[in-house]
Amino acid sequence: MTKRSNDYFAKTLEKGIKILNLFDESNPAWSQTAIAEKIGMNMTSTYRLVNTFIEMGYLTKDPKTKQLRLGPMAAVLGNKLLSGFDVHELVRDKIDAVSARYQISVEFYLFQNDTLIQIHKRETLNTLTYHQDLISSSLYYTASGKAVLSALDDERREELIKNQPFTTLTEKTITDADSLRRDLKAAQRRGYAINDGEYIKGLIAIATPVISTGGKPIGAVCFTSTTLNFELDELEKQHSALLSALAKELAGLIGQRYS
Amino acid sequence: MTKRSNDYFAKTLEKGIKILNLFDESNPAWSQTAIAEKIGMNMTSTYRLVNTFIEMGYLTKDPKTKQLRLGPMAAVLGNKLLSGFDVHELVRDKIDAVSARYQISVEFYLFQNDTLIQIHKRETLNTLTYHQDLISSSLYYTASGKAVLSALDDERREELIKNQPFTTLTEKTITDADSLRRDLKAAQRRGYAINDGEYIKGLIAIATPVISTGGKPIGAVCFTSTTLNFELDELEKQHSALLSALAKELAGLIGQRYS
DNA sequence: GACTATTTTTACGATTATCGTAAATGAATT
DNA sequence: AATTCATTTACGATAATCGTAAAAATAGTC
Repeated sequence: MTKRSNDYFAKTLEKGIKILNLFDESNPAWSQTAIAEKIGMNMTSTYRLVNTFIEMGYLTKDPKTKQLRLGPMAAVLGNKLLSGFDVHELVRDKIDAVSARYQISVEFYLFQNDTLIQIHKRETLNTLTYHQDLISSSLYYTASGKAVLSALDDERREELIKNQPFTTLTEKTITDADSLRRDLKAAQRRGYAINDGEYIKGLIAIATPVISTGGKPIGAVCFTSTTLNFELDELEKQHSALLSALAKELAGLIGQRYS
Repeated sequence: MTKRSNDYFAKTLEKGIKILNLFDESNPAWSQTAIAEKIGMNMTSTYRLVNTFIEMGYLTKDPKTKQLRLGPMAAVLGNKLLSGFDVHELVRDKIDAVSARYQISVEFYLFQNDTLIQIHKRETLNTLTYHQDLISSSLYYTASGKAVLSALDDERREELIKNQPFTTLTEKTITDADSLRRDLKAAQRRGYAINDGEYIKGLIAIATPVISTGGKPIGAVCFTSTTLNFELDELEKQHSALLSALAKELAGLIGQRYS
């Protein structure tokens, strides 16, 4: 009965971290059952993990309502994680400089576990803004997502294309695999991907992959604007060269750490 | 052999969280052995937990040096934890208002797991400042620590006094249990604890416990200054009433969440 | 470049922590 | 009081983690 635990991977830890991740500004309080449902875990395990967090001070439970909230230790850990993550600092200055100099909103993402993670975002003053999750595994409706897809090898790209939900967000959203494939081909020719109101009406963007020393896409930089300020072709003409240059610089800074 | 796992407490999760907590601004990179030593864990367990974090994107490993650093997911979680922890907002305004109005530096701590955790700190402009860890389990050399100790019941207080390291920090640091006991008695009479350069030369402070609805100390508020600006007795005369009032207000805001 | 010391990774049996059912307790509503 | 829903506890079966030990990779020395 040599049922070897096939991997060096601690599932209990994974589940615990998933629980912590549920809490943020817009979801500061959870019930135990809501957590169990969301993570897909039975009540006993949920109880044990939640209880562990409570005893450690990462969660607090309202004695009456049983609502769970982040505890003080969570704030401490949050501090550490943010200040200890130092790609941030390396990259931030460069991005801020470009944003200030050329009056353009810039976003920088890392690509990890088939997921785009927003690392830094600098907006120009006095412009419309929009909310976006810091993490997204949907790649078909953003310039950055398409930039990364366009730089993957064929096999990986097809794998990810298959997993896109292709939900319609605006009248311009790409809603099928073939259209996406065409769009990605065009991005490869150009050297950058574009977004023409596919995510939010009026929001336009150009994005290019950041390539590791090993030749793989490890992230993306993105310039965003609105059709109130620019037409898409203006944005392309004026800034696409700058975008590529910035991507190369960022690759130089982090290209071997995230190879 | 009913060796019941005595508690609903996930040790694996605890260890994992301890690992994450090692990383911060001043310690951004760790080797696996250093982690194992620091936590007091065998290599295999360390390897499994670290590997779990790597696969989840919370840590990255330099392929050459094997140095471990926080990964992008850590930054995302850090964001969530900080923004999702909302005692912060409840309390911050009150503290900022007092600090601005009376031109005094204010610190607020929660007391959890025998540990003081800095929740908020507002300094007056143009004054000397100092660095302090966000978490401390040493209570004998700060006004806030002594404030909390003074409000504990006798048994708990003795327990904690026994665990103080009594390291000498300045010529005024309290270095033995009996002196501390006398100091705490005085604090109880006064209603607040004082710090007269016991931590840093020239740094003075008064602090008072924040008491939960259940009557237990759940934190402390502290006014700090330097002997360049005030003498300690001036600080006491001018501000001790304000300090107590603030502590009561804060207790009203959070007194039942952290009961 | 061979040798040693150190660190990381893998293998696997022994141990024990976690899972998950089920029942008990508690809180809220009618 | 009865019903419902959520949380907490008990406990046996299961599967994950521990921890020794050996292999592999890396760094340091001569």
